[in-house]
Amino acid sequence: MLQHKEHHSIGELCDEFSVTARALRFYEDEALIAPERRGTQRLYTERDRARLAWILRGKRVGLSLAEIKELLDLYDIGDGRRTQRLKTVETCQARVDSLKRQRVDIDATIKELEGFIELVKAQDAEQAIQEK
Amino acid sequence: MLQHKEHHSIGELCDEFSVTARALRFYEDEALIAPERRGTQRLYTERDRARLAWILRGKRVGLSLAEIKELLDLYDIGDGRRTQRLKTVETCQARVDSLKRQRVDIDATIKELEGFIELVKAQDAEQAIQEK
DNA sequence: CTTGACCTTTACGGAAACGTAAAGTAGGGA
DNA sequence: TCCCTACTTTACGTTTCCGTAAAGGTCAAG
Repeated sequence: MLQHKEHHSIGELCDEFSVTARALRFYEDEALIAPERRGTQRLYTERDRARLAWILRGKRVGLSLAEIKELLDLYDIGDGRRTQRLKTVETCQARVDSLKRQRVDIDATIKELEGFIELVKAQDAEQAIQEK
Repeated sequence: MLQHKEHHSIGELCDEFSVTARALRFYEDEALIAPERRGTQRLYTERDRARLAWILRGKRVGLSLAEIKELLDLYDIGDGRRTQRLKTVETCQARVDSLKRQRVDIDATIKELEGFIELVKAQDAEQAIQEK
């Protein structure tokens, strides 16, 4: 099985995802990622890489690191007992609902901004005529 | 013309929008709203109310107060000269593009979470069978 | 062996968006 | 008149998410 590369250095991930090493170490402090070590160096596996992608996307959609951690933990535990799983499903569902509401807000904001853009463009055209 | 009510007190807006008075005063400090005064009391007009709604929605979609202020200012200025308007359109368009990308992230996150929910539910069903 | 690139930890700093305590004012009801 | 409620300002405190030195370890190249 041809893997892309078993391990990535911190610098490689920084380049790939455009984040600072400081941020990655911070995420590690906050227990969002836990790369292995070769001596003192961090070795990021594909799994860590995937988690990082998750983290960054979570951030972009407005989740706090704490919220992201909670969801990542749920992913990990996946195989707990039933009550655990029930709670997992509930938490995830709540987030999904929240994200859907957020999407409504985003759509509304886009619409409003685009409407405003058209209005300004119209004003512009009007002035262009008057200046003829 | 039957208006809903010419002026609102700070408490009324707090109740209506579920924000604290502290927040509203903060927005005022940051020049996002500028309610009139009757003596020392703040009087919020319908316009202020609309702006507040805008602010809160902006927040929900992840805009910073500074970004929100910039957009609100653009709304106000609407009637500047051409270069002004050009910049206005550009800024708004940039925000629209950013929001659209954000929506893509949201959709991806929703999809992933929903997939995970299904997976957990499936695990749950499996265990239910084994426990028979 | 020294240089340079890349990595490490520790720790203080800082913006954003308010919370919260303190202390005072304004107006209406009993 | 007294009191209660809603409002006010001032100002320091808090949380989140890192930035930014400071001070040094590691390892390959020259």
